[in-house]
Amino acid sequence: MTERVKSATIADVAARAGVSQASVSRVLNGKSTVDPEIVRSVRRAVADLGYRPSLAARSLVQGRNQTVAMVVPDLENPLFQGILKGLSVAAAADGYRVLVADTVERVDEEEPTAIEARERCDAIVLCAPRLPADRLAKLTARVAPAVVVNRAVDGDAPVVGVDYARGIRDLVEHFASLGHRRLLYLAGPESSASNADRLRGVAEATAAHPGVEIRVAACGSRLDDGYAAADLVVSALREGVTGVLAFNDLVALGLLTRLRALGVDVPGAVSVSGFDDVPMAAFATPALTSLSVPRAELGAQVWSRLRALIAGEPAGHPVTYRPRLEVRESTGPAPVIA
Amino acid sequence: MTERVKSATIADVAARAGVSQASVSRVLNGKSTVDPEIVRSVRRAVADLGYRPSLAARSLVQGRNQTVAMVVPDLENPLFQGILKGLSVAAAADGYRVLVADTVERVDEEEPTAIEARERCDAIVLCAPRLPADRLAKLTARVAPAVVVNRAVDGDAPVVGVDYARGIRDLVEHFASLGHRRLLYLAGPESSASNADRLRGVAEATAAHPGVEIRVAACGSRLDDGYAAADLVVSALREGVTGVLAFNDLVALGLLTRLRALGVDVPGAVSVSGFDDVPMAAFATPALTSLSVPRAELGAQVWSRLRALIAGEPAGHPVTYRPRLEVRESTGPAPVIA
DNA sequence: CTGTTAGCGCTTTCAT
DNA sequence: ATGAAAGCGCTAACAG
Repeated sequence: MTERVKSATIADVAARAGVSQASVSRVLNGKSTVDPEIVRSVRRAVADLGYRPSLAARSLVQGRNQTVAMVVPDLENPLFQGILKGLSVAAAADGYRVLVADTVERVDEEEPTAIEARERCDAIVLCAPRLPADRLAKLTARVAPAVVVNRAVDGDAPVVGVDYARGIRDLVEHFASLGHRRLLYLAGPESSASNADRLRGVAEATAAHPGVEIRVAACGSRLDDGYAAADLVVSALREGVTGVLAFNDLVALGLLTRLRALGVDVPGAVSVSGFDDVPMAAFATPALTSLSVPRAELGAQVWSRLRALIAGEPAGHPVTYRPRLEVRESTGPAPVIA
Repeated sequence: MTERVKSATIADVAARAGVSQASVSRVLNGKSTVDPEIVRSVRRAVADLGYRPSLAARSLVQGRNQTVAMVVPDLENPLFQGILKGLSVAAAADGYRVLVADTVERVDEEEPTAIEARERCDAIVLCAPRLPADRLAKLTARVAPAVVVNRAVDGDAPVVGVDYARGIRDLVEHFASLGHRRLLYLAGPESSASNADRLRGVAEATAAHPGVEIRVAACGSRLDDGYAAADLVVSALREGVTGVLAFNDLVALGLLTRLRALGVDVPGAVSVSGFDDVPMAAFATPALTSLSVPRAELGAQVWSRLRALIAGEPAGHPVTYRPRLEVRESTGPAPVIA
């Protein structure tokens, strides 16, 4: 039987070192100056006892616990994974850890989950692309300090995000320069904020390129959604569409798979682009033209905002990253219409 | 200026309800029976004050904080992501949250990171495929309660994992039944425990199938590793190899991409298999034969062990999941050797 | 069934 | 520069 030993407390250290708890605390926290003699004896006692301070006690008295939470609708989503990674690595460098909460795409869980998660932490980052704007605004106020990812929000929570509209405009520019005049946008989930942003981009691009028509069709965000959209794409070809902008890479990849099976040449018969630049994009056949989003960088940026907020400083302006266009083989000159 | 209000404490609630703190605590925790009259007044006071108990205080007195940690070498790895998702969802159902710590593939960070993370939590799950066995054994003892993912470990920490060796044997069986007699295993990272398991599977399969030869070549675990291995595969073909077992799906996918570019027919000239059954596997061309691993299920299983351990119960036997063979188009009959 | 009273382990005035 | 002592907000004995 292993003896369940109660671990050493600061009182034990103080006793062993023959000093007061206050001195131990000072040595451990490097606050104010302490007699070198005491410092040494405290360090020795700490080592001898294998003392480790209780974080719970420290949290109680300090009111913070060096932890931040991140709420996401789906941990399986590569974007959130990348942000989480960037965030957790950056936070770790400052002695912070991150707690994750997955709301499994259930919008109504987001508020209670965020509130509960926030109670365990010093700050929170919200990824809630589907939550109605007014509820999100209320929520961010409730759980402040908070930073919001990938969508605008009323109130003073800082936002870090991706300029999806800009990405789409750059993409349309690319298609237009290749001679495409009729495009199809395969839309993502209807309630998604980032899909709305892309649609705004579509509208702006249409305004900017009077000669280019951009149709929109409902699709989705996953491989099978893209796969299933192939028929729709094929019939669009007959109506003069020569380029397809998929909501994201997964959709584009699924579409590519099915088009290949159908014998539709890409980019010969139709050009296809994705969004996100997942690792697989470069390895698709043909290699997928996409918009690269600095996921880990976003996470790091989220941390820098969070840290500022926790320190009580202003969080700075909202940042949005402009996606970088990665031109690969899946987009080419528009075919000459028969 | 928003007034920084100190939030209500249990004392405030007690005062407002005209009862003792103990009664408030009882009502809130549903311990023992309390006069309905008191229950109502406490609930009212709680609601009026918008009171929320301090988790820090509760942690201090109870010695636990309803949080578990998960240490991973790389959050970007789909396997760990899946486990994390399964774990966090299962844990959430029991009121637990999970804290993640990414050691960014730095083996020497694993111990300090695990120890530090464990101090913030009630238990921990260790994914440390590269950590030497003896160090892992010491570590699990140090941070107990702990569960280990995907590798055996000395001591009494429960293990939940995947039976990689068995998967490889099933795969070889599949290749053999298709008439393949000379195979090539593209190995993963050298120090990885799961690669060692697969190698064991290779050895076992070799013993079980005297007519089948399995060569091993160093490769890696990523798309580009597979891509880079194509030349090696091509020359192996000349030596009579007709089937390639890739370390995982990413390697297989990368290989497929390059083979396609080289004009090597799959499965006509060579059959290729992956491992993990990532979503993309089914959408590759040709669709990739793979071994499916129940990632979320693993996470849920991890939680059930963790919960038992936290409750002071025995954790039960180690579990290993046998991967399920998903036969798709990338494996076919062995070509007749010229 | 309810209230009183100790702490949980640490930080932080406040004296000295 | 150091120590004594007062909490942080809560739960859990222990009385009543």
